[in-house]
Amino acid sequence: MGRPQKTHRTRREKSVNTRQALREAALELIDRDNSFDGLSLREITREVGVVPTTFYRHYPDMESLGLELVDDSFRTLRELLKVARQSPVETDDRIRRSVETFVTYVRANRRHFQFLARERFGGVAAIREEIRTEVRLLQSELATDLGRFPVLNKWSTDDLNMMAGLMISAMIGIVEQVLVNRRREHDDSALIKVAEKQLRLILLGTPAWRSKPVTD
Amino acid sequence: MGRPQKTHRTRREKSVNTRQALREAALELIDRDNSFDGLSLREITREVGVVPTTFYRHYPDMESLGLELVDDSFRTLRELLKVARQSPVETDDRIRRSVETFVTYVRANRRHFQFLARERFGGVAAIREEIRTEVRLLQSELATDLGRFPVLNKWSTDDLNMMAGLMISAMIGIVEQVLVNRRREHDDSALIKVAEKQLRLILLGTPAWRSKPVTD
DNA sequence: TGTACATCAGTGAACGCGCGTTCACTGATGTAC
DNA sequence: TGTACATCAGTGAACGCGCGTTCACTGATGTAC
Repeated sequence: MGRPQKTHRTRREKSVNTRQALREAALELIDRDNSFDGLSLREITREVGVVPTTFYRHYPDMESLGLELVDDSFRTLRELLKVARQSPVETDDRIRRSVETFVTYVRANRRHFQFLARERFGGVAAIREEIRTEVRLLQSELATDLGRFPVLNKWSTDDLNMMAGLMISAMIGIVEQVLVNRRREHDDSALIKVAEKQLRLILLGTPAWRSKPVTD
Repeated sequence: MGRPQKTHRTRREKSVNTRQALREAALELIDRDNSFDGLSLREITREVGVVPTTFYRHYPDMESLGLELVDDSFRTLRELLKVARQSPVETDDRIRRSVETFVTYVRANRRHFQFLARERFGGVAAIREEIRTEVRLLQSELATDLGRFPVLNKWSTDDLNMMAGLMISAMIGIVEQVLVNRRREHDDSALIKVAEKQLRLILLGTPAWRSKPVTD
């Protein structure tokens, strides 16, 4: 009423909101039941409460929306990892706390992770490839990070990548477990303990590494 | 012509074949492009070369067919593992050879694994749950097997399960890599080396296990 | 500040299409006598 | 061995439905003067 600057932008804001609402409706519907390529344009617009043709004002087709969902999902994940990377290094229970943070984060963003898990091998090739590219990127970043640790700074790039791949496989396994139970209040402590142990077991192997494998 | 016993059964055989052909067509179409719930009954019957209504002579709905595909996929996998379990124990390069066998097997049965990978988080709840149940079963069997090794026979059931879970996560990661490259003649040797190293790294950690984690 | 014009998000009718499912049918095979 | 009947996999027409996409439209907001 008395806010000219705000009402000034109402129309544009609404359009931005619709665009975002379309993505959120897609996430919601995927989480609720379907896979992305079992999802119809009309379902999405119906969920948002606009007419089907409005969809085309924002995306040329479903695939574009899907690719943007991949970007959304990884953008937030990258932010988490960036913060984690900058946090004070090497407290005693660093592993435990990292796992806790990660699991909490997955639960807070379950629809994004649900989407990634479902579409990583889903029916739309372009989306699969985009996800795969991002995961590979994450893996090589993790490999670089690992190389900075004293125990690992003599390792070859290949071996660092191998270890990063194993850690990511383990974490994907954990993500899957988190997703199985959809309740937000679910007690994840058992899950966190197992994940922590798995990472610890991997790390325990590192001092002994190359004692034998280096010969073949 | 001169084989009465065989022509005797032609009709029945044909029906068995159609039933199987429906499942194979579904696998083929899923491998080619779609996810299961983006797949239509008509596509499947079209692929087989029968009229859509024929489908109902064999399955009440698509979900039943999907569940049978899960059974098919795990039945063959179980057979592989059974053979592996009975094979002569403890040769020096046991890990390497197990990984080789496994990767070769995944390639030979890629459509089944493609199906499992795609539907493990796919849009059909009943199928997801069936797959999850089977994987959990596999994990507990592996945990039992692990407990028979000298290094591990003092481990708690929880810890054996933790380790089995980690190994399965690693192998699922490997399966995914195999599936990315669809060519049957693809050279998997690099992949096999990485998988072997990952398992070796896990095993290297086992002697040191419990030196510290047991206290918390 | 006021007016005239451009932009563009959202509308609603309409289209042709492939879908799952029903139904009554056909005709080959299996079974009883 | 021959005949009469039951079974049942596969057929083909028909149905109503939700789909993606087109089109000309409306009307609020932003911009130029």
